[in-house]
Amino acid sequence: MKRIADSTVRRLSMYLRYLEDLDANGQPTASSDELAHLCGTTPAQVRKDLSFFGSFGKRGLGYPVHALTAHLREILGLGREWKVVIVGAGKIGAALANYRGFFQRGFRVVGIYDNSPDKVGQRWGESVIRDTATLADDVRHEEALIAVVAIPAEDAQALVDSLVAAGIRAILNFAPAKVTVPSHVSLKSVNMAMELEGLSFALTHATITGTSA
Amino acid sequence: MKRIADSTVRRLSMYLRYLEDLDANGQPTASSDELAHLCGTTPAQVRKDLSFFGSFGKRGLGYPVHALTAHLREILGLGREWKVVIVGAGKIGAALANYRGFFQRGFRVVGIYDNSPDKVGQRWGESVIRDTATLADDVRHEEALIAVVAIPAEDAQALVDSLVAAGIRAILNFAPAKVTVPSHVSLKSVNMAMELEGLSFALTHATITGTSA
DNA sequence: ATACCTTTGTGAAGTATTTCACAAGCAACG
DNA sequence: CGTTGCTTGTGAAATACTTCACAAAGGTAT
Repeated sequence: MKRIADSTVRRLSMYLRYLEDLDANGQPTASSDELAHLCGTTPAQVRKDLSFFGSFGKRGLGYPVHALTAHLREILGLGREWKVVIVGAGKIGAALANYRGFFQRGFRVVGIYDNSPDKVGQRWGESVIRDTATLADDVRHEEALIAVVAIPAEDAQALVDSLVAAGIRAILNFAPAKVTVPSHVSLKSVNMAMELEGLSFALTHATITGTSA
Repeated sequence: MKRIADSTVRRLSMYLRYLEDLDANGQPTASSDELAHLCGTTPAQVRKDLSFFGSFGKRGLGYPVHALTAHLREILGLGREWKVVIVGAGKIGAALANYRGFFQRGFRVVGIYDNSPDKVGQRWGESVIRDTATLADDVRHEEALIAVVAIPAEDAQALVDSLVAAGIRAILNFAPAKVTVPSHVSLKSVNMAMELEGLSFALTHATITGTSA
């Protein structure tokens, strides 16, 4: 089986979002052309992306919206519940804990952690912030597989190491630090400073760079 | 002049981060090999990335840390101050407003906006949250060029349109919605749900996907 | 049943990006 | 001042990703 590019997975995620809208509106089918327009890509790209995983469309008609939605959910692994721990009860942790979109897509937050005594014990919605000291045990016990890390850069690597030791399999890192994980663990990092620097570069070299999505 | 890939710019940003550390430690030079290890890429990649912009190293020695740091700042457009407005005084807006990293790199927040009467007038650090109604005028008057948008998805496109009309040149969008801008405006979107779905995919197809940085 | 219109699925072609590999340059040392 | 050891800068090769273009269906109308 061929390797799937990261950019492809991103687009699948986007297709899913728009297909859900179309489905909610009761639209029965959508062509690659329509999806491409919605997602800002090309029809050929849409077809190629989907064809990696099967033959979902009907020639002359397009793709059946409802069925394709279900297929994409399955492909993206959203057909099950993923237990997620959030580490770091700062502003970003709070933004994520509040975000309803996660829950709707099968990501269930099973714990929020912080190491500040001020925060531990505070109530956030349905959760109570727990002490980071208990994190590793909880991860093992709950069998949580995904962690969101939103703590200061200097603590990030040590924390990630302990998460990995506790059996975490995927990490979404918001700490502005490079962290490394063994190859059986997936890692994505979001670094806001880096994004802004990308914009600064684009503004500075306005004639060189094109527009990005 | 050749087009610079988005991925290249990202790496430049990363090189800069590590070079600053090395510089702070007083290390005089760094080889492409050392930088590559720090940044999780390859020496050839480092050399090719830098060589787009000039010939900064000395053969046999490596790159002069301090001078290269300055060059990269210049290349990324960080040699000047960029005025930034933050729209949306929710958790993400707060996280960004607090983030010292921005200020250090020449991004100055000149205003934080929200349309909720509860929030308008609140004091956040040195700023007072202003009403979104005054945003366009302020952008024009301050000549702010960069906006960070962290508001609900359904309001995003309309707000972005008004920012563009007011003269904004670059937008960092955290709203989980697709927004479009004219080609003279740069746009980057960060979508947390999409990132998590990428992890879900990787976990589900563990054997197909490699590790991402 | 046939002709016609539409849209998929997919090799092949085209671009873009990364990696290789090596000549050329610089420093240090005897 | 030549030799040695190291590291850059860069064409060329390899790989990855996107776009093209068209045969093969599916539907509809007559």
